[in-house]
Amino acid sequence: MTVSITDVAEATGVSASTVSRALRGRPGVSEEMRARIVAAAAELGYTASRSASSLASGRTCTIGVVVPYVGRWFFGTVLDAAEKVFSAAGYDVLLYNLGSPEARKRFFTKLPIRKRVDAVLSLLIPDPEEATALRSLDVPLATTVGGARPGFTVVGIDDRGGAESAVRHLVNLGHRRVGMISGASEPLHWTTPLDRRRGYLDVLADAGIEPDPALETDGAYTVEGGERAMSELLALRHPPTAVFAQSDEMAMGALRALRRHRLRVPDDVSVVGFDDHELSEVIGLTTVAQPVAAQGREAARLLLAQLDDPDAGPADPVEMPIRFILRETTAPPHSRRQR
Amino acid sequence: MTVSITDVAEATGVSASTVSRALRGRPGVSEEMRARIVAAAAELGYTASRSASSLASGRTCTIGVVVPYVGRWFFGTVLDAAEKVFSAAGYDVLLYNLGSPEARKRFFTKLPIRKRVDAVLSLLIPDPEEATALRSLDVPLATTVGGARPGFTVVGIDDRGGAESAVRHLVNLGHRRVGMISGASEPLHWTTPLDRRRGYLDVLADAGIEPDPALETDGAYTVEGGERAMSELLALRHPPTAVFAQSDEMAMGALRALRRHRLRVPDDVSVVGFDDHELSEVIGLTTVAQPVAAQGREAARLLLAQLDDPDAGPADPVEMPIRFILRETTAPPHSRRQR
DNA sequence: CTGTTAGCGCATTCAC
DNA sequence: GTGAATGCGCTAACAG
Repeated sequence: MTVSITDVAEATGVSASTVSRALRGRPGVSEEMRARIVAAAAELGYTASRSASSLASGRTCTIGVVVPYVGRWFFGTVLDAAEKVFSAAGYDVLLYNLGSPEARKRFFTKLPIRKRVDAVLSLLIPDPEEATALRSLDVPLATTVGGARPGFTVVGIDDRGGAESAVRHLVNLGHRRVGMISGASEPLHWTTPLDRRRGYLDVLADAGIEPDPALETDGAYTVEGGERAMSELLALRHPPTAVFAQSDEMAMGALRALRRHRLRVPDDVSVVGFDDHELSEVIGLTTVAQPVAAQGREAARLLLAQLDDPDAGPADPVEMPIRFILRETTAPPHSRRQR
Repeated sequence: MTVSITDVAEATGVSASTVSRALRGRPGVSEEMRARIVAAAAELGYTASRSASSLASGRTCTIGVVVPYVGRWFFGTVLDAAEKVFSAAGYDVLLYNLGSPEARKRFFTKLPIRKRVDAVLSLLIPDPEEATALRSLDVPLATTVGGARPGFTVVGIDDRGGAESAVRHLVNLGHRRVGMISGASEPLHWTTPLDRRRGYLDVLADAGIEPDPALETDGAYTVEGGERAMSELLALRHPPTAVFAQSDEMAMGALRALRRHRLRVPDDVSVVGFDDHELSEVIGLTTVAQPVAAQGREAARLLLAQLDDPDAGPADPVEMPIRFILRETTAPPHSRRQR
């Protein structure tokens, strides 16, 4: 049978309230008594029922984390870092993995998270209705991707500036036909693809290059998508000499497509990614690095701070540093002929 | 203010019990009444408090998932698949990410999961004491890695056979000095590294090759570890001509080390991995593929089945198929000279 | 410092 | 088919 607080109380010869106070470290218990109670609890293998204690106290000691795809490197890494902060602070993590539109819809209409969590960290940007639903939870909210949302603490990066540095690098090398592999078609409503696209267009405009819609393809933020997108670009009458992929995973897909087409990187085509995936260095991919784990940690930290100070609103937006990393997948156009 | 079951009852003019029955689809409520109640609940935005309902019913509708590193591809992928099965069945997922020995110890001593979940899926193999702790939870248990554990439903692969196929491939190519990069030093107590090592030794024995302890290095199952391990192997007086890495991530680290040492793959050194990481195809890594997501799905499915049939014990061990995939990182030794 | 008294919000007996 | 009691295990006021 499961051991409850009264068992510990009886074993120690005190009341349940004293046991409760003692075990939670609340004041008003003599150290001697506390020690006895702790010992008895340990011996009996007692653990407080979270259901009962949250029903009584109103606090769940649980944080909800909403993720589009746990399996993807970026989200897995953010989650890993955030979970460590939460669990170190004594919170449990309730995970919601909303990859499919159905799962996502089910979640936001039924909102199974209501009354279950003390705060929510969303790794996907909710659309306006979803944001409203989350706000109706009436708990602190934070997010690590994309633009500001009222009521949310947001920890992010300068996506536009990052994209600019990547594309400017290509333009400076002399490329005039610069393709882009983005993830615009995803049903995620995050601002990341849009911001990165804006950076891309900014640099082209600066350089006096007329943007060509045919050079923008959709890679759905996956390796396979990136491969497909690159193939489309190569099928063009005038294929690009350089490609900016909005994520390293899509860039890796692009590299695969190029290899299949027997094109050399960077001699025939240059490729730049974004994120600095843990395997990008292995591959030698030029990219824009962002501090992924740090974003998860920071968002978690801010959420906990909000939890400690109940009448604090969301924290000010935090922008984490990014940096361009030159590796081996970029070179001047047709550098092959210059040898 | 938060809306409770009595609010819905008052709004409909019935008792709380009827609301409870109606909303959970239990018999004993007229369809007409049920419709009215459902409508009222929707309008008020009512969601049952999980704390209260699990306190009253004893069921939590929550599954605990224990993972060593959510950020790693293998575990993220398993988790992703399992979560989808659980949430589709109406269960929430409580995530415990136990990468560090401290987190792990904290978890198993305090067992915060007690009374919080209806079942546990462990993606790490608990050592005997930890297994005992989990069994004391008295809920169905499953795992997707490594060897059988009494009381656990296990879904896995033939690690030994997989390692054999990888190493045999190298031996058949003519390699006699075959190194191995493993993860034996990890404090994970899983049987995977041991089983894969056994496969490695079996093949060497079959081929009449004396195993050389110096050829076995530790890569800690990470890219960086693999790189370090490969460097150690290259520093040997007689470096190996081929390397079997127990995971693709370590193999990728090895590839990086080789590149830094200006050695060519597979001309100078052959490399085989294990897992078929999503980026292995991009890199052209020869490896042993295992159905990662399928293992998560299957384990989740079996756990739910056990939940449906309370007096069913753990399911019989399931062994998922693996297959050797020949790509571009392996060749006969010194093939360079044969050109 | 400690014990007593009330709920927290729901599910589950029983009556009717 | 529905309502009234009862209790799940704990926390939080309040006494003492």
